[in-house]
Amino acid sequence: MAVSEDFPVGLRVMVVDDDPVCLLILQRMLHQCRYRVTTCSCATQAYTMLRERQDTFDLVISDVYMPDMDGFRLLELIGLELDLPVIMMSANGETSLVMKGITHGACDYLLKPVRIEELRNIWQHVVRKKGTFDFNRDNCSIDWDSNKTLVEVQSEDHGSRKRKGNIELSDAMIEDANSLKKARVVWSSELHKKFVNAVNQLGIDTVPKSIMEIMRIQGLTRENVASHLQKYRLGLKRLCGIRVERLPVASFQASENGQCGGKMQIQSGGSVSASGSNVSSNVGVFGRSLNQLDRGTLAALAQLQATQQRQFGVNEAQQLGDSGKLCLEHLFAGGTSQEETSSSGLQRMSSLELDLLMQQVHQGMAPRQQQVLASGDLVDLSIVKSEVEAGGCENMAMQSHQRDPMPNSLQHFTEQPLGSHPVEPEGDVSAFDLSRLDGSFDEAILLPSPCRLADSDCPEPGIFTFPDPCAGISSFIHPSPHDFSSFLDEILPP
DNA sequence: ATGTTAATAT
DNA sequence: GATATTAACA
Repeated sequence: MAVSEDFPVGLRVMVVDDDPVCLLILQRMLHQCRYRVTTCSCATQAYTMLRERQDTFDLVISDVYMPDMDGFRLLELIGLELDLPVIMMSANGETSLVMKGITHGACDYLLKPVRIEELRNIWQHVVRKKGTFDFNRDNCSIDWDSNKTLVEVQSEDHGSRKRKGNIELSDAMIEDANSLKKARVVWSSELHKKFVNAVNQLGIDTVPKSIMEIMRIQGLTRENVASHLQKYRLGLKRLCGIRVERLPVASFQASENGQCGGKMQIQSGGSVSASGSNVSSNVGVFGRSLNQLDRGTLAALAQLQATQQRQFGVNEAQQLGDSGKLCLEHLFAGGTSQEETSSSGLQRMSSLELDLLMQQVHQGMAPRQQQVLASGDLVDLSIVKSEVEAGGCENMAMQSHQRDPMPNSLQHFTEQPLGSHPVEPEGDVSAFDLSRLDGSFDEAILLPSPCRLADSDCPEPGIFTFPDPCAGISSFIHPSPHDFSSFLDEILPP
């Protein structure tokens, strides 16, 4: 007997879950608790049913993830029209999800696999909500499977074992209803750390099995690792882009007194690439009258923002961060000589990595004489400038580079007039004089834009001279994703 | 049997 | 929409 004698019998429970197996197991367990159970594999149908047959249900248990209707949506609808306690249920126990459930009015949140002990007590939700409850009406519960056929169901726990696809439910299966589906592996940062460790030991070309063996995490299958490795590699690809292609290198040279302005030079790329196309850095500048930015630019910015958000999601950041450290190690492992840090040895870095690099610089871990800055999206000139002013670096080189494939948004910058004072590169990006900025700009963003060039078209070295004193430019936008996106929030129309 | 990639589920 | 899982294929 699953319940004691004085247990409130007969609670009418509606269970909604798209997974028929879950449904059956839940049903069985609920029957064991002497509840009357109605199952439904489809949220919309469940909703229809609940509405049409009001007063025939006391409680709803709904899955969160369902193809036809989000469990939260169902929860919302029920809360709106019916006054039923709803229990959410999901394999995902993420705090934010649970919170979402509670804030949307769920009275409980069950984590899959659901244990029968948890189900025994759910009647209390009904009592709590209604104040009292009469458990002795003789409404029969029904099953409504996805074929819209109504099937009478007895409150004993047999007879319901053949249904869709003849799913056989043995008692053994019920027993491991506790492990209702093996728990999904959640790649916590801790777990991921171990993963990255293993990969670093083995090299990036390693295989899932060896990683698994090194990690020594009980219950972690080869498939789990393979899957994660797949994601990891994809991430790396996005991060490093076209590492093999040769890139132009932009370098910034402070003026004599280090106070105002300097020169930016673009040199042709260092390493010879095997692939055909070449990517050059472009410098797009827009300034003060941001509210007068033309449509195309705004659209491009919005797109860029979306891209940034995509690329630097919470989980992704961890990954990028780890890779960033790798890059740093690689970058500085070989010593601090000028040759080592000159263009050919440069790693491409994202702005996140740039942050890391700057951290190291400020902690004195990185060489100061010739500090190499590299950024995927934007280069923070204010840092360069302050470093120069501090006299710490005589020669700061910035390698601008491009991820590939870069979102089309950036290409817009070369095609669209930029702001109310359009400052467009002349044809090719290889020659763009920042002195064309008149004194009216007070902000500037340097944006590398993709510009495909034939090998022979690699830009000739050109000098970009910063006007003195910096054409009135008083601040530069820091490229960190957060800053950048809040900057965009400011200038983009809601 | 194992690794990779693509599709599918949550 | 991101992630983990599964299926399919090499």
